[in-house]
Amino acid sequence: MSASGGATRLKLLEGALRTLVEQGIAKTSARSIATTAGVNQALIFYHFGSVDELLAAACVHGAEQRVSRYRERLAALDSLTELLTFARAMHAEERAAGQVAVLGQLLAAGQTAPALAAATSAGLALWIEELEGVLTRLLAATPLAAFADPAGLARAAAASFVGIELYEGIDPEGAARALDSLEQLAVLAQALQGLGPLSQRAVTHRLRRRTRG
Amino acid sequence: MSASGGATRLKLLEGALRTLVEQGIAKTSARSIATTAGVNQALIFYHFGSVDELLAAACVHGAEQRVSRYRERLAALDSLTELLTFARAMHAEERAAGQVAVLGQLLAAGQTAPALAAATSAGLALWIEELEGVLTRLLAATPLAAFADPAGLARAAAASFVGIELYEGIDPEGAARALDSLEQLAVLAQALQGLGPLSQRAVTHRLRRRTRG
DNA sequence: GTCTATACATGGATAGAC
DNA sequence: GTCTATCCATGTATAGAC
Repeated sequence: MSASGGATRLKLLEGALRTLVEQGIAKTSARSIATTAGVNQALIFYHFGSVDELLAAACVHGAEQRVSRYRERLAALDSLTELLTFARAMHAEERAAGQVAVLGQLLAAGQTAPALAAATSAGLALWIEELEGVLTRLLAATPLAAFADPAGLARAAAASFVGIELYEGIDPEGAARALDSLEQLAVLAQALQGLGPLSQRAVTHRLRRRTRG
Repeated sequence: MSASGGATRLKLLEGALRTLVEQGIAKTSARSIATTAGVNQALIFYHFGSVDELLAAACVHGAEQRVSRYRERLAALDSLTELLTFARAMHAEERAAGQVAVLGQLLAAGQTAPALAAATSAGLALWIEELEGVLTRLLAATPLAAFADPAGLARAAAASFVGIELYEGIDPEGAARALDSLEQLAVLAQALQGLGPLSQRAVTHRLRRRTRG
């Protein structure tokens, strides 16, 4: 890959992401991407073979870029409460950058395009992996540790995150209200962590019994 | 609207939904819808003016159909635990019917098409409205009643539901794991409801303090 | 209300010159 | 590796006959 070739590839990857954000999957085409990227349309097929393959590569490229951005900050978190506060800040950043929107567009497209499905799954997996690590660490300090599945929760959270982001695109006020309500629920986690030993044991006991039932 | 005219309109509405499910928004066009519906392509423009207007009408039409299907069953629920169990059953039914997939496709398309955004918001609102009513009723019996916002939670749940459904389309195993983990969290609600009065009061007290902080 | 035919735009993809 | 030119499929939308 020559220097200029690498540059064009990169322009196309970034152009594909920007086009998905600005015009949506429905209007993302070889021509629209090429225009956004400022390169010749035929180069998409030279470098990536097809539009879908470019989108697939762009998805993973974008996810890598964004996830690495948060790695350090996630490692510094000390409680579920902090994680929830951080999630809202991250949401705002990702909304501005448009990366979650990209996942939403590709998630929709992937429903009926296997090649895109695989790439989107890989992109989302990068987020999930990161989140799973943090959840494993933070849940250990709560009564939830006994029965919660960090891997499952990380997947649920990531998918929900994308869903809420898509919702925000069509109803910003509703999405804000949704996020507020989740933040309020955070006090539940806080309360569980802050309970006196006796009450906490009662809760834990109760939780244990229920999981066996 | 004549009888046959109404019949064609209906064929187009149902055809639009089926096309969205089977081919995704990217391959949903006047021609593909007309083929699915078994009617002439030009009739889309006669009855709805444009493809997007047909999609908008179909979204609301589909949501009305599906939501009314659950109204009675939702009214019969007696606890948050039951609601969560029911949610999983509903998820399976909607996945089979493809209605949540439709919302996902239109949610993605709506990000950059204001007319579709409005219709999708209206369709989703039907689900939210129903859910909000149930949540308001069921949360009243828990310590969460003091600070939880049913309207916000209903919005968060609906959006998350769509997100997880989209995720299921690209990673069925991951989605199953996500849903399992949420079901396990349901024991938390169960535990809160089943706590003895003393412990429950401790939790409630704790929660109250946190919301004021 | 429905059909055929058609105009015209956009999109995927390739050939071949440079 | 990049550009121009082009082929052909698909898509939106309309006109006009029935």
